[in-house]
Amino acid sequence: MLDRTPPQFPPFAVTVDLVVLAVASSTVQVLLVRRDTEPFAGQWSLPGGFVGVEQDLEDAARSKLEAKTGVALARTHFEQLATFGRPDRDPRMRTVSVVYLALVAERFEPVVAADAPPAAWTDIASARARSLAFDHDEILSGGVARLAAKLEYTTLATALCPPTFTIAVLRSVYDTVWGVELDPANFHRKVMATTGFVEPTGEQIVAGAGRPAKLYRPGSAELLNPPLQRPTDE
Amino acid sequence: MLDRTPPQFPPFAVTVDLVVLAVASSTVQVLLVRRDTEPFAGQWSLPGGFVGVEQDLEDAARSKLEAKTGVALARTHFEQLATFGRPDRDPRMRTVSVVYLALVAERFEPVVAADAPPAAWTDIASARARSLAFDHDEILSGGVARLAAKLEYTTLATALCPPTFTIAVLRSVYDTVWGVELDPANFHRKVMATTGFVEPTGEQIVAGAGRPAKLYRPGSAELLNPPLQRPTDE
DNA sequence: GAAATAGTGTCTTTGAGACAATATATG
DNA sequence: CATATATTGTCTCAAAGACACTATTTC
Repeated sequence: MLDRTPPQFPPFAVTVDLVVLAVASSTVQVLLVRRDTEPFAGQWSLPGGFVGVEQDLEDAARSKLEAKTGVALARTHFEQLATFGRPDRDPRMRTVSVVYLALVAERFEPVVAADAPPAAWTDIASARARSLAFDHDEILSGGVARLAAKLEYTTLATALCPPTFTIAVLRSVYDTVWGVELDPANFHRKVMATTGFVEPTGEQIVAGAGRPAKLYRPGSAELLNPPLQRPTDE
Repeated sequence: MLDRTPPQFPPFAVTVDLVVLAVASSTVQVLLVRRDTEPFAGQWSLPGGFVGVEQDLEDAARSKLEAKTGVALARTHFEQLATFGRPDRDPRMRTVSVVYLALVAERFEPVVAADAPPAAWTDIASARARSLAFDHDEILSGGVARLAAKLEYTTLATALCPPTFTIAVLRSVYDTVWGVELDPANFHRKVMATTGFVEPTGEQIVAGAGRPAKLYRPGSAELLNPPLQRPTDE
């Protein structure tokens, strides 16, 4: 019975797309690639591509990121964001895109292979101003919203920091993603009170002006309990 | 340029599967169907099926639920849960399943069409005891976890209550999903303090023993601010 | 009246937020 | 010393949780 003819089913194309986010210069930055083929040739889009027949979805997403950008993914947070499959989202064929959210510590320089389309970091305000290919504007918004929400109750902000960082750097991640200015004193105390959020390296930063700050690395905790409250903007 | 031949891509089967949850008899219940064809014939699985070529994903999920169970979906909460696509998850072919979470107010009696496989409500403990077809055990766990998490910061618990309900009924949803016993007094105050969580109907319940409780219907708010804290079990 | 459930009052503790004060660097 | 940033102290307010108490019904 097992080797009988499979039932009829409509064939779909399945792709993975990536929302790769970093924080730099007080902006949230997203990695975009310029399309060199139709549809949407010349427009910017999220990196992605077709999934192989024997390829796992997350593996596919990871390898797209590596292939298109040459980045080492050691310190990259990866999670599934959502799946987009409106029948008209790709004019060529029926396509379902499984989207992954990746958070990287630093803006690595995208390695542009000779035959690959150019990739570039763009702050999200500019990314929204250009309109992206397919339904990628909507996908990008979803990715940024997910990040903002998760900063409240997870330690993910450390994934957007260099391997070692000061509390001020960690705070700047929150300030940038949330578009607020958290109180440095209260933020410091809150982070210190949450066991496993960060752990001290014993080092200090080489400092410009002001008292030098201690350096920390990410702790073992993944969830913040109690969460870090996002200020309500009224 | 737009009408040129589409590039080669591996054909996938795309399905939608449903985690349909209700609360009854102090248990979380899930709607399961018994498979009558291979693979996994005779085992229980989540309801679902193939997506049509021109069908939107969520539309497909809704119509599967209607077709398989004959339920009116007016008061049903629907949201995308996650997508599962391990290459070996379906022995017949490469299949990607987009899973939706549905929350229903009451256990409607599943309408079993003459040619349709039988469907039945099962409490999640029993569902986990039987092992479900495909990777549906894992999917079910994900759905229940999503529900438990969302009760904290959304008003979704009202979607699991009848059209009008008492505060005690609403509390029993929290108690059941979280596996705790919240303090009736504090819960009452908390719900009342959150504008838009519930609104009074002016009616009272016909009561068994004890002081009759006021009846409420769901309010307009979707988010709880501040959230309802889930007790930490230490 | 006894029992049961609904709903209110009150006290304690925890944590968020405002902001003053102290610490340690540079120029 | 002036300035800048880091870090700590202190006070106030909001909300969670424990639990005593009151309200309104059935038996």
